[in-house]
Amino acid sequence: MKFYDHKKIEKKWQNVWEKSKIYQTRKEAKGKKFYGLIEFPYPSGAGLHVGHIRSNTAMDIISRKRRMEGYNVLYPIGWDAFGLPTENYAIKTGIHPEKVTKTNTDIFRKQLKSVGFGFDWSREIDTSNPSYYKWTQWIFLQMFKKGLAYKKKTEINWCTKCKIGLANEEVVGGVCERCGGAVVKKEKEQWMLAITKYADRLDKDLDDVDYLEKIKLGQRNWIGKSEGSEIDFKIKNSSEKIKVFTTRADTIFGATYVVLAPEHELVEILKSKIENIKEVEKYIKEIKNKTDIDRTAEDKEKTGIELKGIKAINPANNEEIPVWIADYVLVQYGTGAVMAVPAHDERDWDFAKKYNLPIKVVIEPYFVKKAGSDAIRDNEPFIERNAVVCVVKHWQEEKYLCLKWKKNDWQGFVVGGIEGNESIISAGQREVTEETGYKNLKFVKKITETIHSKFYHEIKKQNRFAHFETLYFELKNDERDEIAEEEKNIHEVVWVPKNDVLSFTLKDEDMNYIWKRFIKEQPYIDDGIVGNSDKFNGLSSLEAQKQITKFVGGRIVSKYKLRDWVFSRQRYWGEPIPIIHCEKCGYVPVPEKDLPVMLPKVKSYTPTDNGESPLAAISKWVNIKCPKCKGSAKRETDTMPNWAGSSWYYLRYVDPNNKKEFASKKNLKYWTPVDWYNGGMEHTTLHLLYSRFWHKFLYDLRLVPTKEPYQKRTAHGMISAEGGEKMSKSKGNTVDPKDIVETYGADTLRVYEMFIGPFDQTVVWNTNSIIGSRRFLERVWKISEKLTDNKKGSSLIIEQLLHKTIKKVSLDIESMNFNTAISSMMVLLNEMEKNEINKKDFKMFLQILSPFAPHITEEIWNNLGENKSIHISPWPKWNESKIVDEKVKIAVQVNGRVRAEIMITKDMTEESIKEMALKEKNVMTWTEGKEIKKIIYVPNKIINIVA
RNA sequence: GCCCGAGUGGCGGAACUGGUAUACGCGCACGACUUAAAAUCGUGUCUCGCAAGGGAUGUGGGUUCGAUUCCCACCUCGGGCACCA
Repeated sequence: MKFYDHKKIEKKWQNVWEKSKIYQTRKEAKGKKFYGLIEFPYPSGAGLHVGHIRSNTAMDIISRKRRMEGYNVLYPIGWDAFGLPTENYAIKTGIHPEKVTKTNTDIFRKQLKSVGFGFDWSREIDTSNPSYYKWTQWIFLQMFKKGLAYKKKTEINWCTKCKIGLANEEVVGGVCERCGGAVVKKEKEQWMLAITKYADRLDKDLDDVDYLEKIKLGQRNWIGKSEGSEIDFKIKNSSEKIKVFTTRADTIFGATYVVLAPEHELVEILKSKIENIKEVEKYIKEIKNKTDIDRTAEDKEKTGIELKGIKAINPANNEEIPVWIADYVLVQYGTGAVMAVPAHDERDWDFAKKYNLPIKVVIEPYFVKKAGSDAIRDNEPFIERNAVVCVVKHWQEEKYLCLKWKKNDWQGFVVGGIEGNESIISAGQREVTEETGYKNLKFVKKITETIHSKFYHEIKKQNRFAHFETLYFELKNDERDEIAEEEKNIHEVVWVPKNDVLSFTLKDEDMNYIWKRFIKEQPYIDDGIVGNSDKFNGLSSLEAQKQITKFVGGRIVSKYKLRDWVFSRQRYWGEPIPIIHCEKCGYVPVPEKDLPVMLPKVKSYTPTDNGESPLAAISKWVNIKCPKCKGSAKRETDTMPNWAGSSWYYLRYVDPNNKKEFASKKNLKYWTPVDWYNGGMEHTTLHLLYSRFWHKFLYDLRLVPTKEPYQKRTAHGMISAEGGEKMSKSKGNTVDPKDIVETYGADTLRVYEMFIGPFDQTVVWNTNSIIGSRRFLERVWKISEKLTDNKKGSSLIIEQLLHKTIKKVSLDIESMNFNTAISSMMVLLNEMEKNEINKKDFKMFLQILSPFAPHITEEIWNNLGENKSIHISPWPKWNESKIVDEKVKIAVQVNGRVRAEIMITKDMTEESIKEMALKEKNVMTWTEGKEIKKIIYVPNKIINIVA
């Protein structure tokens, strides 16, 4: 046989496949189907990189397996062609973006084909093609008609470098996600999409889809659903009210002031009543001039100013409280106003400390022991006790008095009950003296509010519900009484250095909390028991939230972090927004028969300095007759963001050439939802959320048959450069797949990229390791020469291992553990080299390898006399009975250490296996003179003798 | 600060629901073939120890006959969010 000439083989089969169209989807919408999707690439000038290959190969393998399993497979590809890099390149070179796109997609197509992906090329789409973006515009118009697309003058994020408005999602850390340029606030009329109307469903319907948990979590965090109460605070001597949103209505009695966002409309309304209006206006102006970077700077101190002369009335207790405006309250979230409860909120706490505002405690910490020896016992009554916890400082050193209990593993500060009419201070003093002997205590302060704790008292053998006062004493000297014998038996007195106290009290949540509060003054922000709140005292936080909201006439509502989507771009290379501005009729949609609104040819693509799109300069295109009144009107000159085309592309694939609809009902019904969508984690909050939103909108119009676009979503890890840093053209550390394909072949590249490491994790590219994958394929090539005839069976070892491998590879592909699938095939190959294997069995091996290495397997398959393609042959099935081992080697442990190995057969009883183990020479040495207490046998794995 | 994820040989990594840690690959060493080198094939390769044995899965503790796997605390790295009331 000839040597393995990858160039010849790969070229040959790529041509054959193209002619025979084996990867084309079956036309008739019948039978079981599989729709596998990858994120279509942005055809940048940099060309395809190794990261694309990784994710494309993964879905290629899955699709190929499905095809062999008899599914009608749709694995399509296209181009996410609109976007900034192409436009910027056009500005620089003067070459039309359309031409740039054409050049780039040609390169991408050629590259993708050279790697042997099984795409259905007859369904290729391009978002910048008018036949495609006609439907992007059409969907936008449906949104406009339903009021979901609206124009709004907003403060937008303006990138000073790209000269475009950015969606919130595109601002990362206060700078432009794309270019890293400074982002400032700018007032601009922008088209918006009301994604927030779908916030609740976008959150809830995640329950019904099979996405990786971390993807769901990412989406949920981004949507940021939060349930709470809306409560009105009346303003004294005014008919106006301040509506606040809070998730902690249980703390309302502790609300000592109200804060509005600086942009809050009430400031303007109440202007005449604000005594210090000049300073207030000055403050607001300062805030507005700040960039996002300043506003989000890390340890930025909160600022604010009181609205003098304005008082709000706390609806819970009718107290008059001051009203402030401050930069830590965001106008976009909730109601743009908060009730400040400094005792139970970190931000309010910081602010109150800075401006000397009152702090009122209304929630008392509450701990329940749920684990450990002092965990509460179910079904036993609680005995209530008032008690003290005493933190006592050493008379000289930085050490604190602690007790180590002898009967259990509890350790902490001095704790004891309050007796009769005793004051808490004398109770504390008495307990310290009784338990430790120390006498001369100076009371300094209470450390916290009352702490409530439920636990099991191990000495008294009862459930306790204790209410602790926490006291801080300093010892004046070492004078000490004799400790009673009884106390001595219970615990040991220990002086713990300040830095070690935390680890000493670690096991006990209450002690731990007291200490933390002792060393650092801070608010208690968790749930607890309500106090200081009239008739609500004693309720749990949760219960109080409901009751108090009702009591003050509030409403339970949900709020979301998600904002509406800024959909306008003042750029050329995007879909024109199909709207006409008529002075008489307002915003008029372009009639559907006039779609698509084509991008006009322009000479210069540079955005204008006043922030208008380059389209605005083409008066011939802009000026138009109003379709309604026929009067003079102007076209919208903003274009759509490049998230638009990718929000529905998976729908177009099912019917890419349809001229009447974006896709036919019949095809949609058969093909959607996408069965499996793989893509990058970086798209979970942008593309994935946007497309789910569009899909749900189309579903509401009965235009698509499913609620969700993607049934299953997984994510790949990235490939970083050899130093571990990101691959980038500027760093010059990119790897061009083309070079690898030439030197080692597409099959080697594919196998290597799947073998490199766990698919969902970031991996480091290592060109030196590729040789391993190449050697593997070369050995596969060579071994096909030594196959025995089918009349002779393969050796038993091979037969068993083959079936094990078929099983492992089949399952590993499903769970995307491609690296272990390949390693198991390597193991099989190693054995095949040493043992007899016949053609029939070897062909099964070729079949399971074929999704990974489609060319070489096809060539060998063909050489072995097969006429039809391996890629449409049926996926091999493993035979479970062939996998079962007749004989197994198991380990024999003595006290958890391996001391011997024994061979057992399938039919041996547990008893005989144990007997056999005990007779092993080395086992006998280790068990000699010892009593055998227990023998644990785990079938086919291990036997452990405890002696 | 908060939320995810990960720490295993020289390197990439494997280990099913707790059951013989280090599969598979790279690299390295030695050997065969060769005038020689490359390629290929074979053998070896966590570590201490002559051996019997012992020690190692980021660190410290816990549960268990048995822990890379479960629990607690901490450290380091990667990613996401960042005043969201």
